[in-house]
Amino acid sequence: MAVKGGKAGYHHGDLRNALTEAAVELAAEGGPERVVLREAARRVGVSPTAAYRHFGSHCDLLGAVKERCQRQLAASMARAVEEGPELPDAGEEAVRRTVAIGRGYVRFAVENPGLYRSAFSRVVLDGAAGDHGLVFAGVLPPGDDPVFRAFRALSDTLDALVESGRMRPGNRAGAEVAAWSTVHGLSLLILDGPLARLPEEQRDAVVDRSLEAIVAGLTR
Amino acid sequence: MAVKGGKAGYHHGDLRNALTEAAVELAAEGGPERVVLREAARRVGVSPTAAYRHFGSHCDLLGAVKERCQRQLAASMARAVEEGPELPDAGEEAVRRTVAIGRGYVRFAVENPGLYRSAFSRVVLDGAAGDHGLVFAGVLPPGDDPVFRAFRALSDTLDALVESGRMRPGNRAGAEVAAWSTVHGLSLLILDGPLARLPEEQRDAVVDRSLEAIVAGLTR
DNA sequence: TGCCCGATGTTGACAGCATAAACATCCCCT
DNA sequence: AGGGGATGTTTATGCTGTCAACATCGGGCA
Repeated sequence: MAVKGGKAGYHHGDLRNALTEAAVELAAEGGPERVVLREAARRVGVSPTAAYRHFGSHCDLLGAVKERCQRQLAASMARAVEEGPELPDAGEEAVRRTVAIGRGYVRFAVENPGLYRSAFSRVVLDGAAGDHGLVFAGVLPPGDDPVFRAFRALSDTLDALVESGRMRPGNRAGAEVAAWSTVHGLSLLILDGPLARLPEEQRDAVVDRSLEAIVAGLTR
Repeated sequence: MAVKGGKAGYHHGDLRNALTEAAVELAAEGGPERVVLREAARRVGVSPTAAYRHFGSHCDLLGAVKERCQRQLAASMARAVEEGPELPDAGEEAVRRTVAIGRGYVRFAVENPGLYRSAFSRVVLDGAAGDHGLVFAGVLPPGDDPVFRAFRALSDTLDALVESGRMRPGNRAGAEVAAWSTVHGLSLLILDGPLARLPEEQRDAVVDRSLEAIVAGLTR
């Protein structure tokens, strides 16, 4: 059956999903530490331990939340690229895309602090090797997981920087990491770190400046 | 009295400090989420609620831990600068220092994951404005707090880059943030993020590459 | 000198959390 | 038709942070 219209009876029908959604809502409200199994169950209107039919543990639930948050982050990055006008010059277009991806990244963090923190929350899932750990190493894992799509978009953009002559081929290796590090650090310094109280205007300025710096460093 | 030699009686004498140290130890073992008030009290050999004579809440304790961790991080940065040989050329020396600071930063994170995460753990302390929030904004708060000292060291180094002609004055603004963001993001991607499983060798490579990139971007 | 009061530490209690075991209900498949 | 696995509930345990009431110590005033 799954998700029939009427009132749910003894069996919910789509509990795993419902719990995950409630948990994501909690994450949005207060970050990963507010993702509480019992509260999620309460919101769905189900007994606390019902969750254990769908999640091995609290960490498992958090893992599901984390994945959804990563997806949303990836979507924000993709959207930011679409927003701007495509530039005729290949090099300028590659630069525009790179900066847009970074801006989309930071913007998501600023607009969804709880979700962003959840996307990078440390989660020790017993299902050992399950998580896509080493996204980086030169080779990307295949699959059209939105997270990988976003990462691939960055990767492709950097390739375009090389092809258009904006980046020297020798600088290409490790460029993803450098770019990602900068926007990630920027986001966290703004959310929880010393930049937390910066007024919006100055915040935008330092974001722009940092993006400019890292892109300059890569395209030199 | 404070810290008399012999066995402590009913009154501990230095409980606040002892609790903080035990809590830092916990943080070293498992990050901020393992900083548990009751466990710290247990380790010190005191009743759970005794802590409330010295800390307003669990968050207060975590705040104390956080401060100590920040100090240790700052010390690691300073040490990294001292380690290398001073270069004769002012410009090269400024670059060396900048890179060394970054390397010391990341090294501390890699060698002390729990402490590093604790240093940036989100902590909502009711004593509102207490925390040195806006470290940045062009002006540094005065005082010789080790954290500020470390930050000032970075700031001075960047100034030196300008004075030696390595950095154009127009690029100076916001440079601290860009540099800090990169090393911070790098550290976290390595600790909890997609770079977690990178073998040490490759990890060092991407760190070097990222530092190179951001310094290049700033000194262009 | 003595003693009294505030600082410090303890006991006991409560609510909320993750989690496990035993039990109840439903619905699909034979 | 009905049996059995999947799904949900009840109950219980031990952990956590935190409060209130009580105990003890020790320094400063008489």
